[in-house]
Amino acid sequence: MSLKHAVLGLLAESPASGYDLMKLFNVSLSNVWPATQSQVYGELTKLTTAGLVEVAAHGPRGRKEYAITDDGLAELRRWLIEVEPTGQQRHDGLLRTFFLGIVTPLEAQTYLLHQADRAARTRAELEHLEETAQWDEEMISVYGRIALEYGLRMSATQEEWARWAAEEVNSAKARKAGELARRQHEEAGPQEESRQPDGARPEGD
Amino acid sequence: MSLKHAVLGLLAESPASGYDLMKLFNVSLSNVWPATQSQVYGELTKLTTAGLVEVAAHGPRGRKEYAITDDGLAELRRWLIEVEPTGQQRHDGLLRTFFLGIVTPLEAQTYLLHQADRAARTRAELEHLEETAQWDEEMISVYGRIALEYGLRMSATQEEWARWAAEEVNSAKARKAGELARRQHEEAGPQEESRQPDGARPEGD
DNA sequence: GGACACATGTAAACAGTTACATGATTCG
DNA sequence: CGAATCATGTAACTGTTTACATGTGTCC
Repeated sequence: MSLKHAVLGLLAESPASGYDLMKLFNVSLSNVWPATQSQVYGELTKLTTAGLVEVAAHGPRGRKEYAITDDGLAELRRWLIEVEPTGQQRHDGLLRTFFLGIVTPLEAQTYLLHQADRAARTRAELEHLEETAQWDEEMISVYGRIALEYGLRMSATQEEWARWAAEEVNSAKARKAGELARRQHEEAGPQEESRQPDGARPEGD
Repeated sequence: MSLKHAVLGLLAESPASGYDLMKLFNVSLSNVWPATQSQVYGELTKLTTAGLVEVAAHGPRGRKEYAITDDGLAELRRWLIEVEPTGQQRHDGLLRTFFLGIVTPLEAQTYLLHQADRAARTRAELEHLEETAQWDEEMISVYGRIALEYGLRMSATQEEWARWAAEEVNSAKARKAGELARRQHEEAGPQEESRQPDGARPEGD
């Protein structure tokens, strides 16, 4: 439901063609609200019909330059202030984490450390972006910086978490090894009943 | 594409009906991979056709208990280890942040502080979950805890960021007020050029 | 004139949401 | 027997992705 508002938001800054918007989506919004070319062109048509944007000028090669209307600006304001954000959504990295029990602890650790590296790389990219972007004095740059800072902090937290998690798997591994040793010790004293042949239990605890 | 793997992952733990799976989705996976009832039933049909799950038992009221097959387990393993997670996706809260320039600084601050509160509430809920959940010694609980910790750390970072961001808007507001004052002063006494009045500079470090 | 960037669109497939529809069993 | 819970499914709609299709200026 928010591709609409992403387009309105970009047009609120300055008029643009579908082609221009695509570049903006790919550069500034790629990490926040990715969109494809067909989506953008379709959305512009819908927004024009709804009266939230209008074709302000025609250029060469059939270029249509869109501008936000007063209705569009009102809708954007309403969305910003009155509509509750939906909070985090699907997260397939975390979904994997949930199911790491079905692979070996070593594989799980490899996965987690790999995730740590990915987060570190993301962070490095954002830092690079921070250095190279020209931060003029526009309002947009104040909030662009703030959004960037979000990414920096989140990727840092993500990296720390993944390294911590890999350590945690280590501890669980050690705990399990300890249990196994204890059980083998009990087996050594042969007076007990109903042994489990090889420590691999089919069910339960 | 990962609803499939969410279902496989849950069935890898233990066989379940569509109805059972819905409960699991609503309880354990709601923050990670939400799914609706019609999605789950549809997915089970597809997975059965693909041979990744099978109907292991029929119960009363037309209950079909599904179990993961060897092919399903292999697919789940492959996804866990070989397929790169897609990294963060659409984030409508952050999208709003990008466009906060079109509302007043005061409204922007209100929004950011509201976000901080939401993050704090989320964190409190997760802490409650951590205390009330029964953490048995199953593999799943090791990774369930790790996933929960992710949520705790992320919501903490999010809250800190939002409070920092609100402060940042304050500074920008002050900077702007400073500029305005300087400009008015220049208009009053036209002979001097470009002083830095109060330590608030528009650019650089 | 050929390559490249500019520029717009459509169609098919897949993923996800909301609403509706229906029936069986259990428990008080 | 009536309500709650168990249990499965379908239909219509919205959003997203991928692939295709086409044409126009500009620069070397």
